Amino acid sequence: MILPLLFYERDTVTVARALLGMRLVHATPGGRTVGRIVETEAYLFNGDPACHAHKGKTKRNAVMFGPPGHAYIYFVYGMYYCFNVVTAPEGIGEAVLVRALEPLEGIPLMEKRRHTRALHNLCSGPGKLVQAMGMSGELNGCPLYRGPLTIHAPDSFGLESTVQEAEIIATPRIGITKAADLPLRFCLKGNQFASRRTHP
DNA sequence: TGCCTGATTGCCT
DNA sequence: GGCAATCAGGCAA
Repeated sequence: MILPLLFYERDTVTVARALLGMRLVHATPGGRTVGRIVETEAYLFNGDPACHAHKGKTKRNAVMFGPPGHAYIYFVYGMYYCFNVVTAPEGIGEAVLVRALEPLEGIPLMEKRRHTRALHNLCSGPGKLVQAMGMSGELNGCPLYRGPLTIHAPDSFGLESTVQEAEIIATPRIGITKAADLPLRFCLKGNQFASRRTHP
C-alpha cells in the first residue's frame, strides 16, 4: 500500500519513527529499486537551529514549507544529494531525512550505480542511498504518493508503525554542528544497514 | 579501526 | 566569501 498524504501530515517525530520499516520505491527506465527504511532524522521548525527552515523560507528550502508527503532533495558539499520527506501541515518547515536503507530489490542496479558490490555499502548513508536509488534533484518537490518515487507500507500493514517501539533507538543526529545534542535520529536496533556511527 | 582531508558547487550573508 | 544534514581514500597505530 502506498502511504497516503494523511501519513505525512502529522507530527514530524511521529513520522520519522513510523517511516522505519517502510519501503522506498523508485521506478526508472533502467529498472526498479526498493529499499527498507532503517534510519531517519527529524528536522523541526521551532527550537532546532540545524533545520534548514529554521531561519525562514528561502529558495533552497521552499519545498519544506509546502504540503507534506513531498520529496525535499537538496544538494550539499558540491557533490551529493540528500533525500527528505516533507512532514507537518503546509506552512510548517519540517522534514525527515532518510539516512539509510536495507536494499531489497534491484540490487544489481544499485551495485552498478554505486560502483561497488558490497551490500552494506549500497545505501548506508544519505548521499549513498540517493545514488543507489538513482534519484536526482529533479525529484525535488515531487509527491511521494504518486510515482515514480513512492513510499509503501509492507503488506498487511496500514498507517501504524511496522516495527515495535522497543525496536527503535533514538540518538543524536549525524554530521551537524548546531543542536547536535537533540536525540532526533531514529534507527532500528541492531540493524546492519544503518550508517556507521551509533551513539545509543 | 579510526582520524584527517580533499573534492566541488550552489546558496545565503 | 564562507560554509554545508557527505563520502572515499590515505595514513598511522
